Amino acid sequence: MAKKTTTAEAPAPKRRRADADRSVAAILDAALEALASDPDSSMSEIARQAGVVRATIYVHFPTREALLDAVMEYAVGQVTDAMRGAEPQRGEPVEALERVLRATWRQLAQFHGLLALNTARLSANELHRRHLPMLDQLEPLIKRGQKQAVFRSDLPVSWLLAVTRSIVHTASHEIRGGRIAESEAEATMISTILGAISGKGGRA
Amino acid sequence: MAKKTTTAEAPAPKRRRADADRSVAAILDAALEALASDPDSSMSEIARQAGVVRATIYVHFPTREALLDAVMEYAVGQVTDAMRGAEPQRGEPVEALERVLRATWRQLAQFHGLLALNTARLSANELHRRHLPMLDQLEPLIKRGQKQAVFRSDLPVSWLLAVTRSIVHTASHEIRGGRIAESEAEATMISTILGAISGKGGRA
DNA sequence: TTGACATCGGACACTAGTGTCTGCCTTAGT
DNA sequence: ACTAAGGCAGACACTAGTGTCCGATGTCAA
Repeated sequence: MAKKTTTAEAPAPKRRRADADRSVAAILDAALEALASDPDSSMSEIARQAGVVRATIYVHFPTREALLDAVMEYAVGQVTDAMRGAEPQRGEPVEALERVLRATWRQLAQFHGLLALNTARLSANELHRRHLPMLDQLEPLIKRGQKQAVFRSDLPVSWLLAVTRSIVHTASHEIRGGRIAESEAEATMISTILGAISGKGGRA
Repeated sequence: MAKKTTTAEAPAPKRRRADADRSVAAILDAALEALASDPDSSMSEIARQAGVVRATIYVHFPTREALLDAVMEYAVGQVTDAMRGAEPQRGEPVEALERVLRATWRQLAQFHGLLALNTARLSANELHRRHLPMLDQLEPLIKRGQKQAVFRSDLPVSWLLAVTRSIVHTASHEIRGGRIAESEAEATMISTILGAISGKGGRA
C-alpha cells in the first residue's frame, strides 16, 4: 500500500469535506497500485480497490484521463521532492549524484508500473515534458560536474540526463524480471551511471 | 513505407496463392507502420492502410494478438539478421561492438514505435523473452570483451546487455523528441555504450 | 439539529472495438 | 478455360469499457 500522504495535491480552491479528502486519497492510492500492476486497469477496478463505488471517482475526477494525470502528477511530485531533499547542489558532483540517485531510487520503487502506463498513453514529447521536474533537479548537478571535468563534456547535458533516467528505469526493469537482485540493483545502477556519464568510470 | 521484403516470415506449410502472400506482406507492413505511430491502432486502421478490407486480416491472422505477435517476430527477425550480418565474433571486442551497434541502429530505425506497443501489451518477462534473439547476438561479444578486460567484469553480463539495449532505445527516443540530431545520434549512442560497459579508468 | 455535502447502488445510453458470417466478384494457377 | 482460392462489402452479435443520472442513505460541520 502506498503512503496516504497526499502532499501538494490539488490546490483545493473549494473547501472539501473531510470524507471527500479521504476518498480522493484512497482513489489516488488505489489507482497508483492498480495501474502499476496493469496499466489498463478499469475505473471499476480502481474503485473496487479504493473501497469506493465507481461513480464516486467521477465526482472528483471528471474523466479517466484526468485521474491518470493526477496520478502521474502525484508520483512525479513525490520523486521530485525526494530528489530535492537529497540536496543536489551540495558537495562533490560524483558524491552528490550518488546521493541523489539513491534517494530517487528509493522513492521510485513504488511507481515503476506507471512507466509503461505513460509511455502507452502519452506522446514521447508529453511524457518528457512531465518528467522535466525531475530532470531539472539533476541538470545543474550534471553541468557542475562537466565544468569540473569529472563528467564527460563531449556530449550534451540533455543526453546525459536521458541516459541517466534510462539506466534507472532499466535497473527497476531488471529487478522485475528477476535478472538482478534487488539488494544489488542500487549499487549496480549507480556505478553504471557514473561509468556512462563520466567517460572514465570515475570512482571517488 | 516499410520495405516489402517479408524475409523469413511464416514457414508456410501450406502453399498460398501469390496474392495471399502479397496481402500478408501488405498487412505486416501496414501494421508495422500504423502501430509505430499509434500502438493502439485498430484492425480497421491497419486494414485501411494495407489497402485491404478488415475481414481479410482475419483470414491470415486469427486474432489481433496473433497479428501483433507476427509483427514483433518480423521486426525482431529483421534486426537479429542485421546483427548477425555484422559478424559479432570477428575482430577486437570494441571494434566489433561498434560495428554491430551500427548495423543494429540502422535496422532498428524503422521499428521504434513498436517499443511502446510491446511494453504496454506484454509482461516485462514476455517482452524480455522476445528480445532474447537480439541479446543472444551480443552476449558472446560482451563476454569476450570481459575476458580481455576491455569491458568491465564487476557487473553481470545480463546487466550490461540490458544497459546496452536501454541506451539504444534512449537514442531513438531522444531523436523522436528532437533533443538530439539524427546525424549525431549514432556516434553519441555508441560512445555512451562504450563508456558504460567498459569501466575504463580507476577500477583499482 | 439541521442542511448541505458525499457516497451508495444500480440503471442507463453510448462508444469503440473485436471477431464471425454471407453472397458476390476477381484472380491465380494448371 | 476452368476452378478453387482469395478478396470485397457490409451486416451482425458481442464485449468491455466510459460517463451520466437518480433516489436513498449516511455523515460532516456550523
